[in-house]
Amino acid sequence: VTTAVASGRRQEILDAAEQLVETEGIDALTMRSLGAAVGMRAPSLYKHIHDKDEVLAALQQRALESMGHALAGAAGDLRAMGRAYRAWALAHPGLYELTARRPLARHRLSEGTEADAAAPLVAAVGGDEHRSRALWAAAHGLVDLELADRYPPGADIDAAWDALVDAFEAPPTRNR
Amino acid sequence: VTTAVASGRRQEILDAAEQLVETEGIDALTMRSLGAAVGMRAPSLYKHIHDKDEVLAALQQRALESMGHALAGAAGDLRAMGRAYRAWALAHPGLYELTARRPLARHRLSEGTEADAAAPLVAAVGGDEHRSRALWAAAHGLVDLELADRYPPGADIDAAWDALVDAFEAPPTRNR
DNA sequence: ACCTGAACACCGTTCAAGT
DNA sequence: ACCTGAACACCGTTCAAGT
Repeated sequence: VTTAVASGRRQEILDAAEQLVETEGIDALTMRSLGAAVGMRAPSLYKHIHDKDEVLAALQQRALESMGHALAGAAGDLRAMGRAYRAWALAHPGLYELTARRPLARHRLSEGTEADAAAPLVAAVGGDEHRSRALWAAAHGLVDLELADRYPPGADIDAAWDALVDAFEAPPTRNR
Repeated sequence: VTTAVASGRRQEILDAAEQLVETEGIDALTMRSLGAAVGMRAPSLYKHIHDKDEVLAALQQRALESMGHALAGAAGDLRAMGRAYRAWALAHPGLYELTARRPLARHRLSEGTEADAAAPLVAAVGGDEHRSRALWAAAHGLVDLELADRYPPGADIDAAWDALVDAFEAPPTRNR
């Protein structure tokens, strides 16, 4: 569990793992393929990393940071943030799946990584924690269904995003 | 690909598969465990079903129907439908994951299964296809994040659902 | 017609052994 | 200190063989 002093070899392994997920998809990341990518056999990997879960957690960390930057670049404009979120996910489907569809290894993430990624969204909906959570979940749901190919053929996904942003741009009513 | 005449043994296998997913989770459904549950070895299963994907597709079909009924029972009231959706998912986490987090084997589903499940939702948002799609995705996202344990500890998930319903109960504005 | 054991090509991981 | 091959307990699936 020691994060170690960035042993060089360890970084190589994580870089190779990220590239495997990006180019071949999440299922292509096996200990044997990862070993081959860095020029060793699978058992040798365990001298540099604890287990496969640690590799996955490291990729989650990287992906959260990358996505956080993409969102921050669109800060303030809800529609632009929606587009940025969707664009990042479609550009990095493997990493998105890793980050959004697996249990977060929260104890392995650096402090604040999660909050940093969410901050621009919270600001954009006026600081309402619950509204921002609902919007975040909705964005996740739209992307998730798209990546899982769950929309009926011919569905107008752009229009669904517009409908979402429209719903959340209206002033927060409490008509309960 | 012939659906066959409900050979009895085939139903037994699907029933056992459903129970395995419900009680032990999705990873506990292996061809070997499934064989054991119906009293045969894994290879013998292939005399009754084509492959594991066919079993999963059959469970998706059953789950979609069950969830559709749950939603129909709350038809008309958006807040009640949200509660029904969430309640169904939390009561059947294994089946929910199967149905909502895996690519739909659409070609294996009975005609109309998907549309039937979605119909009450479309009606509840006044027939707007895009709004209903956004709301459906949002509900999925909220449940998905909850099941994946992705909310920060202590998050008020009820309040997030309320925020979602509030946003979609406001009249559809087009302030673009 | 139905079920079997043996086998194949995979997994993640452990461990004794080599350098 | 680092890497190896062999092995273990798993996967889904195929297939020849038994009844």
